[in-house]
Amino acid sequence: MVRAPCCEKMGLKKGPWTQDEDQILISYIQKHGHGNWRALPKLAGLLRCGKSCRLRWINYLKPDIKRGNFSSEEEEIIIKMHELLGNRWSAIAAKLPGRTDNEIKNVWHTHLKKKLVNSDSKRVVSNQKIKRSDSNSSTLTSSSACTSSSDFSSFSEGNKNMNNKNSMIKSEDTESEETTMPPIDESFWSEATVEDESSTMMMPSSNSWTISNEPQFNYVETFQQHSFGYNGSNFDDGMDFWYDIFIRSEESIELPEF
DNA sequence: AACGCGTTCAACCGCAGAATA
DNA sequence: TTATTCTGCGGTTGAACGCGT
Repeated sequence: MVRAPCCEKMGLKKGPWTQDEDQILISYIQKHGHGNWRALPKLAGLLRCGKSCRLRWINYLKPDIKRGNFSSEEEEIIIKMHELLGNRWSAIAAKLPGRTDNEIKNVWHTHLKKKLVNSDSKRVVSNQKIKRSDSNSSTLTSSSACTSSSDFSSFSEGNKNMNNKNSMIKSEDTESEETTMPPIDESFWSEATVEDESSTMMMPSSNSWTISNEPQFNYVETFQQHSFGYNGSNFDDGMDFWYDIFIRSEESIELPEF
């Protein structure tokens, strides 16, 4: 099926919205609700396509939209949720009332990504110093899982669609170190839902993992371990669960000794 | 003042999945 | 069951802006 491009019809306006257009859209939706977005512009008397109206409303005109700079708490949440979910902006936005996916996406690309790159590059330098002074770190592939933001993003990208369903997550920019993950049981990818309150956490035995031991990335380790072992829950079903773990309870999680 | 360059962010595009006929 | 339409999402674009020279 091939659909005609959204604004192919001649005469439909594109580009920035004027105050008048905003006002028309607001008052129409306040009176009638948005209903069918495609029909809305015609009914409201706007020379816009429905898609454009919807976007304008959702990202800018909706009364509960929060404008202004992001607080450090919000940024922290975005960073952690992005580690967890990758570029699933709408899922991240769901955790930040009043913020839109578009806004979060913009903030990520303009501020937070750079922020992480900067802090990671500092961290890499300090890790190198530590390694030189610690010859016993060898068996654990420290720094491999997530020592840079690019590692974070590759990890997250993998999570996004879980395209690489099997076994190996590999850091690309480390020279000789790698992180291996245990094979994932196919049942993990099933559409199963949490059946009842008694669903339990199944922790993998710690010796089956080769994983970073860097404290600053404990939450990533925890995610990997818990997510692959959370009995009976698919990824989205567990969202609130993970949110609680990462955002609220991070400090209280005990990781196994490696 | 003028220019070039980098950054920001609103808006667009195309796709995929859900809903409906 | 199939075809079509609608909605939501993530990636990308480009105008506006700020800053340095």
